[in-house]
Amino acid sequence: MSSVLRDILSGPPEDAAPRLIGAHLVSDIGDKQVRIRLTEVEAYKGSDDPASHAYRGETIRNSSMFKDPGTLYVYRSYGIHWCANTAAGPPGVGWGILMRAGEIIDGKGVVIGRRGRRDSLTDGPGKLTQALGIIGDHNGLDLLDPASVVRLEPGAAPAGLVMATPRVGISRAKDIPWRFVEATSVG
DNA sequence: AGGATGATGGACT
DNA sequence: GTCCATCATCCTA
Repeated sequence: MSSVLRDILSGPPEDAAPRLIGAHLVSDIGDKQVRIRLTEVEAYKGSDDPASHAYRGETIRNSSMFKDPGTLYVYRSYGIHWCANTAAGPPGVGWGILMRAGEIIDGKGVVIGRRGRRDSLTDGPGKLTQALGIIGDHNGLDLLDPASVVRLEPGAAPAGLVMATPRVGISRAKDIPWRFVEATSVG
C-alpha cells in the first residue's frame, strides 16, 4: 500500500512541494477538527541548501527532518510561533517542506477561537500552526498515518497554476525559487 | 498601503 | 552576544 502523498514526499522537496498544493492538513486536537487546504509551501533541501535548518547536519532540534518522509517537524520561530514542516526524501538527507498558508475547509469557528480574530487566520506559517493547534509536542509524529492527530490527506488539485518564487524571510540562498503558491485568481 | 518595531526562546559562534 | 524559515501593532501617508 503506497499512498499518493507518500510517493510525492519520497522525492526531492523542490518537486514534492508544488505537488503538495491542494492537499489537506487536518488536525484533531482538543476534541475539535480543523481542515486546511494548503496554498503556499516552501522547499528546504538539507545540506545542499544554506537556508535550511538541516544545512549543517542533524541536531536534536531538526532531527525530525532526517526521518521518514511525512514526519512532522515543528520548531519555534522567533521564540513565539510554531512552524510546521513535513520531512521529504529518503531518511537521513534532512529535506523538508515548510507549510506556510492555506484556506480553511472545515472548523473555521475553532480557528477564530484559537486565533482570537476573524481575519488573517491562516496566511502565514505561525498562523497556520496556531489555527490547527499544532505545538512543539506534535514534533515527530507521522503525517501520513490516518490515525495521527495531525495528518496530511489528498485534496483537490490546484484550480490554477502553481507559481514558483523566492522564499520568504530568509537571509541566505535568497535567489532560489522554492516558494510555491497557488495562482488562484487572475492578476 | 506600506514601513518600522517589540516580543521572546533556542541554536549557534 | 547574535541571528533568526514570524506576527501584531503602531506609526506615517
